[in-house]
Amino acid sequence: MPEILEVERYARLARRTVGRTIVDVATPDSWFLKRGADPSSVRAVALGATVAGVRRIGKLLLVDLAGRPTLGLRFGMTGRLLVDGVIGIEELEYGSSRVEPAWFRFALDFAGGTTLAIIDPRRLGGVEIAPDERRLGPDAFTLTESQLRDALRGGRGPLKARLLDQARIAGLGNLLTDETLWRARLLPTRRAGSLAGGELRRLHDAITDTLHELDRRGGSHTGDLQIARAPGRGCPRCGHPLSHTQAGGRSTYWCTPCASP
DNA sequence: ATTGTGGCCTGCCCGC
DNA sequence: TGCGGGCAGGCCACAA
Repeated sequence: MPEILEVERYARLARRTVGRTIVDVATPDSWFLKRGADPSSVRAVALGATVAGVRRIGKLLLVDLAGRPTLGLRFGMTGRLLVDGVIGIEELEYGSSRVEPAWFRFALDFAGGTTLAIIDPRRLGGVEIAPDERRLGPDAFTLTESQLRDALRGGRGPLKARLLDQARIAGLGNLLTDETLWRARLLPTRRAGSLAGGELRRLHDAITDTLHELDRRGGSHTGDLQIARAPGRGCPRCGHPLSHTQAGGRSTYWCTPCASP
């Protein structure tokens, strides 16, 4: 699913639209417009506007328009970006690789006939006007150890829940979180605020290493642990059967022996 | 403020 | 061969 690595690719792809002027807006699914936005308000914001820049914070893609409010694009679990006929991510874990016309939820048409569109079968993504960027924590890609310490400080809930909290750290999703914790040899159920200095450093290293390595491999679904998420497979490190439970309603895998001190 | 839970959405996979 | 149930998770509303 689109986590920070996939949305970063979407952002790189979307940057080719910088400087273009929007001549039409397609909102075939008004349910896809969030936080009070509707077809007419989105049209009013975007029509005639020029794309001034494309940014990304966590999983939120921001399209800055010259002299207008920013458009915020979210991709949920199965959303894909299509720019000038190029798909940002060909294969999406849990998503379909097909491009059905019925799955087009939003599109910007530019002068000259080019297009930026969101395809989302399950409609879990969305578009909003001027999203509140302060609701997101520091971006996981550039997260410092000090920022990680702040994000975990005082947390009495499970470590995994804190890492998934976009207001604390922006960008980590379910797969990246499991992979990161497995690499750091930390239990997902640890109290977030209970990490010792060495553990904090290990976790920070794991976040950084995981993001860069999986980015090179091709996405958030290419982790070592993800490959082992199958019946009969054991921990890729020690071979022990993986533990599995629902944490916060999310499927969670870990290796108990590896995470034990 | 923090933490936990339920629900939304629907394509896909599995077992019958 | 068709059918139905369960699963997947990012995000938000809501409750305690």
